Amino acid sequence: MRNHTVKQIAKLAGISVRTLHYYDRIALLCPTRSSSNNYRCYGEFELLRLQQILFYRQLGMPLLNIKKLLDAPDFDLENALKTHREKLLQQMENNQKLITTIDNTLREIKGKKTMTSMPAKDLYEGFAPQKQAEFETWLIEKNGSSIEAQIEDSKAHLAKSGTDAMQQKMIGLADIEAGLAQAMLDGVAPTTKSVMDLLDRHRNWVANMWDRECSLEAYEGLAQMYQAHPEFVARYERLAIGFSNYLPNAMQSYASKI
Amino acid sequence: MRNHTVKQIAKLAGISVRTLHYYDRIALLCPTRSSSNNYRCYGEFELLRLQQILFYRQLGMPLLNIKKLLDAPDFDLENALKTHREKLLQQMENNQKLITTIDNTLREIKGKKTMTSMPAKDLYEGFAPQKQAEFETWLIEKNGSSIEAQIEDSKAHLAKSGTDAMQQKMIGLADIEAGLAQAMLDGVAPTTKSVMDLLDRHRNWVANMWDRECSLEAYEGLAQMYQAHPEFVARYERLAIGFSNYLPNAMQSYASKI
DNA sequence: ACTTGACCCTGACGTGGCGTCAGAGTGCAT
DNA sequence: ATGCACTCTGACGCCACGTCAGGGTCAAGT
Repeated sequence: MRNHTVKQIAKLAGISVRTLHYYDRIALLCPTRSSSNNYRCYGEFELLRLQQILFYRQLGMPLLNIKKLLDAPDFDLENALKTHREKLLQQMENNQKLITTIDNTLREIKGKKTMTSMPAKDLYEGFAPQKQAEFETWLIEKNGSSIEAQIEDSKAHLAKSGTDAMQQKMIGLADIEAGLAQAMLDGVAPTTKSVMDLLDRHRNWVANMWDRECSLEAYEGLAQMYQAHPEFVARYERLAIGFSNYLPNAMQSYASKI
Repeated sequence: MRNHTVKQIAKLAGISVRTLHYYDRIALLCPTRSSSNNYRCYGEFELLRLQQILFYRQLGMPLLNIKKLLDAPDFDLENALKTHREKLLQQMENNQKLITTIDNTLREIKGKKTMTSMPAKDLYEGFAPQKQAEFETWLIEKNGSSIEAQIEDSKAHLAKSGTDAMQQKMIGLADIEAGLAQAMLDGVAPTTKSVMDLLDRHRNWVANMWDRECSLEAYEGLAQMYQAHPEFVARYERLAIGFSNYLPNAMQSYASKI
C-alpha cells in the first residue's frame, strides 16, 4: 500500500483536507513529510489510525481525548476494534428504542389532538445524552469483553444442550406459536389474558435461548425484528396469513401492558 | 399534560438549560412566558416540537435548517415520524456496514504487521460523510413513502403468492440450506464453487422474498443478522452443529468474492 | 521555455452550537 | 429575614472545523 496525499486520503475517508491539516496541527494524526516539497504523506499506519479517529469521533468523543487514548502506551488496536463492534451493536439497540418511541408517538397522535395519556418522559426515550458517550466509551474500552469469547460462550451453551434438548425447545416454541396463531384465527384480541399468557411463555423461551433475561425493551426490539425481517415474515405467514403482523403487534401490546 | 420549566424539560430530554435558551433565542423552540415572572413555559406542543428537533439534530442537520423545515406550512408531524423511522432503519444498516468494516480490519491485522491485501477504501466503508446527512434527510422528507404502505405492499405480495406457493418457497430454502449444511459436514471450504452456487441460489431466494434485489452489502448485513440473532443461531445449530457459524462466514466470503 | 490547471503549503478570520460564568430576580420553606 | 434552588439576560470562550488569501509544486501541453 503506497503513500497518499491529503486529497486522496480526504476523499477515501470522506473528510476535508482542512480537517487533516487540523488533525496534524493538534498532533492527532501526523503524517510523514516529503523531503523534496514538504507535502504530507499518509501511509498504512496513518490510514489505520484515521479509522480509529473516525470511530471515536462518531461516538462523540472530543478530539483531544481521542488523541490521549490512541497515544496511550497500552492501546491495543485489535481490542479497540472489538470494543467498537460491541458499541455499534448497542447503538443498534438504541435505534430500536428510538423506533419504539416513534411508534408510541404515532399511536398517540393518530387521529388525536392531545397526548394526555403519554408520559412526557417517553417522548425522549432513546436519545442518548451527549455527555454520556465519552464515559461509556472509556468504560467499554476498559472493561470490554471479547466479542469472540461471547460467541464461543453462546455456542458452548448450545452444544451443551445437545440436539435432543434443542428439539424439545423448538417443539416448545412451535406450541406457543400455534397457540398464538390459533388465537388470531379465532379473532382473539392481543390484550386478552390467554394471549398474554402465551406471550409470557414466548418471552421466557427467548430468555432461555439467550441464556439471559429478556427485558421488555428487548422484547419490543425483537417484535420489530420479526416484523421487518423477510425470513420471519415468511415463516409466520406460513403458519397463518396475517400472523407476521399479529404476533409483533401482540408482543408490543404485551410489553406495554406489563 | 401540564407545563414544564426549563430545568424540567432539559432533564426530560437530556439537554442543557443553556441549549433551551439558545433554541429560544434562534426561534427554533419558543415556549410561552409566564405573565407573572417571565419564566419559560413548555407545553405539549413544545415537547413534541423538541422531539422533532432532537431527531433532526441527531441526523446532523444544522439548527437553522431544522427551523425552516419545522416552520414550513406543509410540515406534517405524522409523516415526519414515519420518515424518521425509515431513516433509523437505514442507520442500522449502516451500522452493519461499520461492523463489517471492523471485521474486515480485524481479519487483516490478526497476526499480521501489514495490510497490503486490503484496499485502502475499504477501511472507511460505512462512515457517512457529514454533508450528506442533510441532503439525504431532505430527500427522504420530500419523497419518503409511508412505512405502513410498504408493509402492506409486502403483505399483498405474500398473499398473492398463496399458501402453496409459500410452501414451495420454503422447500426451496430448505433445499439450499440442506446443501450448505452438507457441504460443511463434508468439510467443503466456503469458497468452493459448489458452495458459491448454493449461495447464489440463497441470495436469489432472499431477493424473491423481498421482492427486490439483494445487494452484496445487504447480503453481508443478513449474514450478520444470522450470526447475532438467537433464533437463527438456534435454527442453524439444529440443522447441524456449527452451521450457525459456517453459513454467515460462507455468505460473507461469497459477498467478498463476487 | 512558458503556460495552465490541479494540487500542495501556512496563516488567519469566522461560524455554529453550545459551556461556563456573572449578576440580579423569584418562589418556597424555615 | 435568610437560605436554597430555581429563573432570567448578557457575555466571554471553546471546539471543530469552513472559507479564504497568497504563494509554492508538479505534470502535461504548446
